[in-house]
Amino acid sequence: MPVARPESSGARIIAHVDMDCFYVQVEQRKQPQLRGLPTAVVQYNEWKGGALLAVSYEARKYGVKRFMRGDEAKEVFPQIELVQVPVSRGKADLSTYRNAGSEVVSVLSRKGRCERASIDEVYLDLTNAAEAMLAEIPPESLEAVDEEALKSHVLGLESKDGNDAKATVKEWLCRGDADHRDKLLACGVLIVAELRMQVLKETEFTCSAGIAHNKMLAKLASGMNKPAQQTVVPFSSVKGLLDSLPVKKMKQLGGKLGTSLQCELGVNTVGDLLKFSEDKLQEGYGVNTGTWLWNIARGISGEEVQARLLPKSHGSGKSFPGPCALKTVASVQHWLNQLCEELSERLCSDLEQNKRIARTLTLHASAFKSSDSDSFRKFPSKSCPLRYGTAKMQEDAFNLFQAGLREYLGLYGVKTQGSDYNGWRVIALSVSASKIVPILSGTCSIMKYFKEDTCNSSLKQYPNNFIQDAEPSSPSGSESYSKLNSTELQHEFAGEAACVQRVMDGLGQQEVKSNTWNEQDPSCSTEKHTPQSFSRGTPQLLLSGTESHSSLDQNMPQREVHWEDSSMEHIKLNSKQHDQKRSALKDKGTLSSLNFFKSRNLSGSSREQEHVETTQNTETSLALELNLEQRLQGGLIAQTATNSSGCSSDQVQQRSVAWDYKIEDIDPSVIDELPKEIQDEIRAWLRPSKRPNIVKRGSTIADYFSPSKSRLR
DNA sequence: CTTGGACAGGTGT
DNA sequence: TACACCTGT
Repeated sequence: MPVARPESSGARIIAHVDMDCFYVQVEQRKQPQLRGLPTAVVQYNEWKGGALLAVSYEARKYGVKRFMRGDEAKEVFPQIELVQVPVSRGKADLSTYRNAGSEVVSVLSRKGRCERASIDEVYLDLTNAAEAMLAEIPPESLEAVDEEALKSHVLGLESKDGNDAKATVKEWLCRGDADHRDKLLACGVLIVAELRMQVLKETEFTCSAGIAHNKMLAKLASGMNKPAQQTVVPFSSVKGLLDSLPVKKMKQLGGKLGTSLQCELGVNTVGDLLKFSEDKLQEGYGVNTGTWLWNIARGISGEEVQARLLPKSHGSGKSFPGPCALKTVASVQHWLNQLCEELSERLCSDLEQNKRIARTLTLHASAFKSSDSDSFRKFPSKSCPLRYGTAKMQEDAFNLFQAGLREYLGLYGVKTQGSDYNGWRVIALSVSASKIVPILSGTCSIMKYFKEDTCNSSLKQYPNNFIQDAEPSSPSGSESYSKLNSTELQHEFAGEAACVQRVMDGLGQQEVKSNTWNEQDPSCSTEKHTPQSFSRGTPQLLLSGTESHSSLDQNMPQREVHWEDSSMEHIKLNSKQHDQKRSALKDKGTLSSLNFFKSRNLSGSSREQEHVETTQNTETSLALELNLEQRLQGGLIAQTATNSSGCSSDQVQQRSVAWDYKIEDIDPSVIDELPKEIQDEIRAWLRPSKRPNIVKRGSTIADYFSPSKSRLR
């Protein structure tokens, strides 16, 4: 439920930037011959041509809509270009879009506080920049205004007869007698126009934007004129806007809450909400939501732009609709392994690029009983402490699944034995990693040590010297049988950490972890599937790790590991591209979005696909390092949590307190495995009286991108 | 918009 | 905290 936040005192300038049909643009950049053509991005195309995820504006003109199937789109407009979402490990892989989103963020975060709201949306708090501009070079002092800014839409501003729209906008932007808030908005308009041009130059993506005094209004405005345009909401036009705005269009009211307003209160537009007192709304919807509703009816929303450039969690999931539903343990385990592989890879990238680790692994699943269409669909989600290393994640995910399964089936009194789930079908699986925290600064030296020592391969291969005992029998076999609930997993984790050698063993296992499985048809084109195609192989339920190494492993697609898209690299990359394009475009003056590509073509420059190969950590070294890191931080954070009696302001203090108490929780054997200089460093941390290196890192990404800090000692 | 899927974020308990 | 549920693209 939404919660009301108090509106801050002074006027803020907030922008919402929304990429235009983002996936399409990413694919068009990759294949420039698609530019300007009616294009859509589909994922999976075996069944009815796949689902459309994004549709170019050219294609929308011909009636192609999101949520159509590929076949449907072809019927509506046969010439449409359909591009498929990349697939790895048999599932959609959105990483190219995530990375492209990071490129955009790296540009947009330059002028103010920046919040990455989704893969293709960003909020900016430009209050300071706007105030600075107003103080130094107020719009009224300008003789020429940026072309892109002149194309802005000003809500509530009618174009005067005989005057073209740009002249009217210019007059509004440069009014000397405007309200102070409108003057700040005018500055916001200029800043956002420039940022959008910068995004275009550096990423080749167009975007639309809304500029207003709060997030809610900015978000509303960004969608009003697309693509490649921006809309500003002057304070004076807020009431007019909301009066006629259907409640369902408002963020947070698109679902059940909005329906309830319509049905229970007869509210059709946001303006209709004005008729209800705050008390009345609180009566119906609770204190928080009631106040929130009362506020938004008046265009009030105090929600701050959070300084966050990175996601708070990572997830990997897949659904198995209709005939694709999973029936066997082996198939569930196979797909969990795939999902964990992807998740593990993304976590490793996050660690290297952003120096963060995730602390919680969560498994979600959905299931139904084939004989009963009305049966439960929800499977309890389960979580446990996250252990780095693909094999460990796979093991833990499977144990979580089994824990959930047991609870789930227990409610039905169903015995869990035999080769399948007694008529139950798994229709969705996902694993996610959350509670992502920055690693301690001192660990950078450890990172550096392992990087220098072991990171000589960009392929994910395990150096022989680290795989000392890759025996096939695994702790996930009979041992895991007894670890069926997350509580036990936690105890195992917190109490008796594995030694370094064991980490290595664990990593070795992932090569033999994959089981015999079936139902692996990634295309889900299973209308033709015969029942026996699902019933080959009958692994024992709850015995996960003991099957012999399946020869199918060799038939699996090669893992594609694209490392070139780190945010950090993009910052370097972008500045390089920026320079190149600056020179390519120099003397052309300000370019509007519409002219941009034309100008580029005229200048003959085409985007070079620049790939930055970065030296990568092997997973082995990461796991070793994280084993240490987690054992250090594990005790630390647990203690911090129990100690935090109300005051959470000074984490540094809390951490040092935590150290005092939890030193004994750190397994000394880990430290002994490390080289002498690292040992010394860690022991220095362990002496709170000296504790020279316990420094809380800043929480913004800028801190991690700072070379002096990320490479320190 | 009912019949998507793969995410991500948030709140309530 | 763990988990259910809601909302968005």
